[in-house]
Amino acid sequence: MAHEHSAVKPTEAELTLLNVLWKMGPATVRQIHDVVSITQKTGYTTVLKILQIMHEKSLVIRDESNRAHIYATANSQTQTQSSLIKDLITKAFGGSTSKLVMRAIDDSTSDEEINDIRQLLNSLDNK
Amino acid sequence: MAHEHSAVKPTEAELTLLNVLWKMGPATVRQIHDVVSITQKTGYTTVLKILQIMHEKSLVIRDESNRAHIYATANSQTQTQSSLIKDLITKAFGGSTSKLVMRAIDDSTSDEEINDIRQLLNSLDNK
DNA sequence: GACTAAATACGATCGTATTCGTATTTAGCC
DNA sequence: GGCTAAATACGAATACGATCGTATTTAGTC
Repeated sequence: MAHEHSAVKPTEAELTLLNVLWKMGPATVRQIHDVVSITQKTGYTTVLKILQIMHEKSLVIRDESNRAHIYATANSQTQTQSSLIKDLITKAFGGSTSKLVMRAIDDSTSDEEINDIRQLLNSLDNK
Repeated sequence: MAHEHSAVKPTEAELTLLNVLWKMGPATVRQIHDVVSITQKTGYTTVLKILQIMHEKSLVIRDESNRAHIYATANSQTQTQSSLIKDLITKAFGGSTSKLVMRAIDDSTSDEEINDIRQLLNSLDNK
């Protein structure tokens, strides 16, 4: 039951809103817009429109029982990340996960990142 | 001198052509189209047009000394892969490389991939 | 030097993403 | 029950990517 249907790939603007929802949890358009507005100058109706489109695409679900609809992500962050990674591996790494991992590791700059990855690999050995 | 200017992110169609060029080396539109045609039903002038746009964007360089121009990638495959990974990490992993690596590893299905990654990590320890 | 085959250049069309202005709906309040 | 504030719905404008038809250029051949 790992993947239901490899959900639709979100666009860039959609991904921005998904990130907000994953962090905040279910929220109204106003709440989402307030957060987005901190870093971007996006109009309220723009956010609304994108959420409506995402709803059509089933990228989000919404509770319409109140006047202000409450939106929530339809897929987990993990599922979406997996979907995006898979897409990149296919299109830019000839389908090889290890090539992507190698590249990501090679590019790592901070010691902290490298330590995190080391620990990750250690825990992998215990499987 | 690792990165010159974090080159423009190629679109999907552009990435397809870049993949061909990285594999074939410098080639004419006809040669590129012949290869692309194996897997896709894309018209000759479509391939030509995309290459012209890529040239404008400096994603490719071209030798115009002959009638049939010869196109070549402007950036290495590695540079481009790094750029695409970085973009994904920023937009979908909160800037955390280790999160992306973890997700990629968790998603790995084949034993072969997992072995490749293990070896990768071993060689990492020797640094 | 004109003809022809094959290349490039140009521009129009279509689809989708993004943006936002305006119209409409809704629910509480006096 | 009408007024108002705030929400949603709708549709138009813009931008860009992808596609391809047609026009033009080019270089060799007779």
